[in-house]
Amino acid sequence: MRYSKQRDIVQSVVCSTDCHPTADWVFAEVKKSIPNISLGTVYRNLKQLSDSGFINRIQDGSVTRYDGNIKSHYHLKCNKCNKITDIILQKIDLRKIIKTKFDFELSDVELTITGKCNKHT
Amino acid sequence: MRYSKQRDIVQSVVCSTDCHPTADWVFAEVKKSIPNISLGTVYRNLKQLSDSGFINRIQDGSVTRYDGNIKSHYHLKCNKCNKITDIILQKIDLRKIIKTKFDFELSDVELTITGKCNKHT
DNA sequence: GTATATGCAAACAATTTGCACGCCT
DNA sequence: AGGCGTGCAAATTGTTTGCATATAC
Repeated sequence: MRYSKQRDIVQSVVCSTDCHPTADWVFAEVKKSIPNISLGTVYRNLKQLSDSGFINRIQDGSVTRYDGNIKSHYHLKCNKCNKITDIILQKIDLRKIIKTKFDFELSDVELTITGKCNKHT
Repeated sequence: MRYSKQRDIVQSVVCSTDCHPTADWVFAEVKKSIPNISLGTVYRNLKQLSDSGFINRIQDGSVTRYDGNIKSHYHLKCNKCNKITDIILQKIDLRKIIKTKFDFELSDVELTITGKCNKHT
């Protein structure tokens, strides 16, 4: 993967926020440094970066969001303010349970807990 | 919600398979009984049925799938054969943990475990 | 020099919606 | 009769892709 200014900035934008941005948000942000960057380029770079494991992709309903935090963690999604928060649960050894009980080789776990955060009643 | 033949059949199609169908698959299936049903109607009915809790909606990457099984359960998704299998894990009392640790009122949990089922090496 | 990356616009796929008409209740 | 449900097609939304040009190495 060859260096490009565009990819460099896409990556640093994703990695310097914890807002789990969409491609569109990243696009708007990168535009501040590279005004003539195109949305297609942002998508291409987000794909490459997540395929290579530099960032994570998470599915939020029908839209894809990106996450600079690549440590294993889960998400709380408040359906009032739509904020997504990272959480770390005590690591349950899912891998072993899933292997023994279902004979299934786990490679990825996506856990999203939806509900109401403490800002709402 | 008023009776309609279309909704009735959409519901029974979703509830009589465990293949976690997409809207398109349901459409093709319902067509066998109602040849001139439209895709829009299928979408509208899937939405109503899931909003009312008669069926579940699950997100599979960027496509939405539907599930006639409305009991609490999780999914194993094989990324070789793309099959989605229902599993029931020992109910960990997530609700309590999430409330105490994060002050967050859980209303829904979506857990998808991706990996390789025992048909592949 | 050559292959990869880019900008642009068109193509795509999944889903939603406006409208006139039809059918439950 | 009144209103919800339908078929149809067009519109939207999020994302991908083809192509000619630009850039890294």
